[in-house]
Amino acid sequence: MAEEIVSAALTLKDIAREAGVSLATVDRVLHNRPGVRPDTVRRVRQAIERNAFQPHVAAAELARGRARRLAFVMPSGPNPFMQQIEAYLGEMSAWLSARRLKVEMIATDVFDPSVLAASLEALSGDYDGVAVVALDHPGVRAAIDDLVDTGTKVVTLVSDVPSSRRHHYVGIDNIAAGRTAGALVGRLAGQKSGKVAIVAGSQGLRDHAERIFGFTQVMASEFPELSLLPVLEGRDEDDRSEQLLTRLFGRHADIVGLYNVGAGTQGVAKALSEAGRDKVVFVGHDVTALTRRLLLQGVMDAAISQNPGHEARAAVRVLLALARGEPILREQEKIRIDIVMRDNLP
Amino acid sequence: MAEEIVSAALTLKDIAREAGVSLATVDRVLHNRPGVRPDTVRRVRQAIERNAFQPHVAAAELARGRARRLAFVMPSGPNPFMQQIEAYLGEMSAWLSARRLKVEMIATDVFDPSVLAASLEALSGDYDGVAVVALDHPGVRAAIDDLVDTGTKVVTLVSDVPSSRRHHYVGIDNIAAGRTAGALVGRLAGQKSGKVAIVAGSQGLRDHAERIFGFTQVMASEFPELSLLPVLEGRDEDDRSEQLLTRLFGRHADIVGLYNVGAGTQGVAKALSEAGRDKVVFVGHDVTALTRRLLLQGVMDAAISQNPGHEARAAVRVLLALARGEPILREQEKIRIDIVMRDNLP
DNA sequence: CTCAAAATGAGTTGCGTACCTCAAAATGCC
DNA sequence: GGCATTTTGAGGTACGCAACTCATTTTGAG
Repeated sequence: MAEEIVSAALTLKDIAREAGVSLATVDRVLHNRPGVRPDTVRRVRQAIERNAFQPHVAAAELARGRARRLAFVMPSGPNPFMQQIEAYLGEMSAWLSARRLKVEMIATDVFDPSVLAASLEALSGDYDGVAVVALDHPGVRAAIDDLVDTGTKVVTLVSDVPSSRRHHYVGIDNIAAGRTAGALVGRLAGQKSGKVAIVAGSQGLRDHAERIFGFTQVMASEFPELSLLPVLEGRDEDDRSEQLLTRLFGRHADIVGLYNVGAGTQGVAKALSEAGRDKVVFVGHDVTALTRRLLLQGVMDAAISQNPGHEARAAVRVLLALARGEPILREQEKIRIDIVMRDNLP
Repeated sequence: MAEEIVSAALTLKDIAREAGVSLATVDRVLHNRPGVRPDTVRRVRQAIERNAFQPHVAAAELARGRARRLAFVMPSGPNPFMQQIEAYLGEMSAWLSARRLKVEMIATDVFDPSVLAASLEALSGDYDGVAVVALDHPGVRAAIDDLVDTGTKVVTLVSDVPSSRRHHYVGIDNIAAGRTAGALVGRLAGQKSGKVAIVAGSQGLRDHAERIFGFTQVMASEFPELSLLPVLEGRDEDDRSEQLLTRLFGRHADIVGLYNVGAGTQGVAKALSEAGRDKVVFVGHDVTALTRRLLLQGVMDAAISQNPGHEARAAVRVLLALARGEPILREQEKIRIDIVMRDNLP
């Protein structure tokens, strides 16, 4: 058999022999346990690298006994996007239990820094990994760093805290998302000149601010014939978004494009239809039951989407890989900016 | 601890006790081995379902000893898309070896049914799973079915053979891809009326034919102001595509859109630039080094992409899940139709 | 040189399953 | 009822690693 030559699947025992030490010492090095001379550590590490040794994941998992626990810290309240993430985690339950993984959802007020920080602190030590939809705030950052210090693996989900020492961010580049929205509004509006309205939840939210930044960037540089109206802050609420927009439509007859940065989509759509502005190019975010319907009806022209299922699964996989000390498949875990139009609705 | 109540992580031993049989019998049932009375099988199955028992993946993997072998049967010759798939498999190598998986690439002439069929037959018995870029032909179908009969798990990759008994198809819905291309050309062309050109490799290829079908469908129903020119068959070759297109441009001054269904993109772009048709809306497929450049330059307006990295990984995961008898995460393995424009280039 | 501390070796156990053997029990057939 | 056949039980081994104990050796400080 030619295959046998290729690789005989080394084990820890082989590494021990190679390095001229015992199994116990290899084990100590592998798990960064104390009591090994630096020189010996080096010899063992070399043997591992020389042979490109990879511990057998299955064996390691089986041997460690206790199940791994992961926590998802998510916003409380009825947020459809977050509900989707929960739903996808539910669909994974067989996959999770076959690997003896326990995933717990922890609802909290992620918009209150102190509450969020307290929730995170409370997890300390109990979990192998934590995924958190985080607000970028010093208190939250400190809480994340504390978690990391206790050995818990932390990924930020959807919204990042780049200044923290979180191990990974699972979510999209919101500036690029805004740019994409801008390109779509500009291109789909054709050569027409006119005004473009923007509705956001709040410019204080990091992701919204970044999207607006990207959007204006593209509009300014590539679509000079379109002028931007001041950003409306709808607080992601349907009613408020509708009122603000209706008032705006009353004042401007030549609106050709509309970018809805956050939620409140229902209100935006209502304002559009009641003002009879069917021809306005309407670009928003996320594929939900609502936006799906609006796309099919032709009310919305495109949705920028970050696949929530992918985010949920990526968060789990990344936390698991981190906990196991495996490399992360960056390409796989990267969340792409999906452009969803009627004909490629997932 | 409240958690202990939730689930004590059942093992086969627990199932055996529940069903009132020995471990050996449970094992026989689990692996469909003979020598168990139907009545007993039922009792064991019930115990398994009643407790929602899931075999511990790690333990199973460790116990079976021998590594799993997967084969990827891919077109020979310099196909950038296929090279990308290979590259992504390479990036997974650490992941693969940590799970003691061996993946082999097998290059063959996938466009010759008998050659492809022979290649497939040759794999019989040696592999746990096979991913194949398949031509839809009776001989190929038979070869696939034979493989399936020997217990090998088979997925079709990129191009499907729906009439075969393959376990799964990893690739996009090409009709929907064509529809998406149509919607993009139509929308990006603005309200302008004019003609739209189509360049394909060959209408005999299933995926190309399906894309054209979807494309024409959308154009006819939604953009009546645009008229389609007859499909040019460029055989996915740069030179030929360029010549055909250049001739077409000579005859029609009012071409506003262009859909390149397959490869030969270099030639298409050249024809466009040499004819000075910068304003023609150009939509094609796949993100390669070339199309990336064309998108950035503004020559191409959008690319319909099926993430090759995702396809490679999905094929591996699906084959693995099939071999282990695990459920497939359909949502995860579904290949999405990505719309890639300059600002959301991955 | 002496002694405590640090480093290392040798060994064991257990994780949950696959796969195997052999004997014992149950069953069906004549 | 006796027999062959089928079904079942009991038990063992192996997989590769984690995690531990305990004895032994080496090291460095005084």
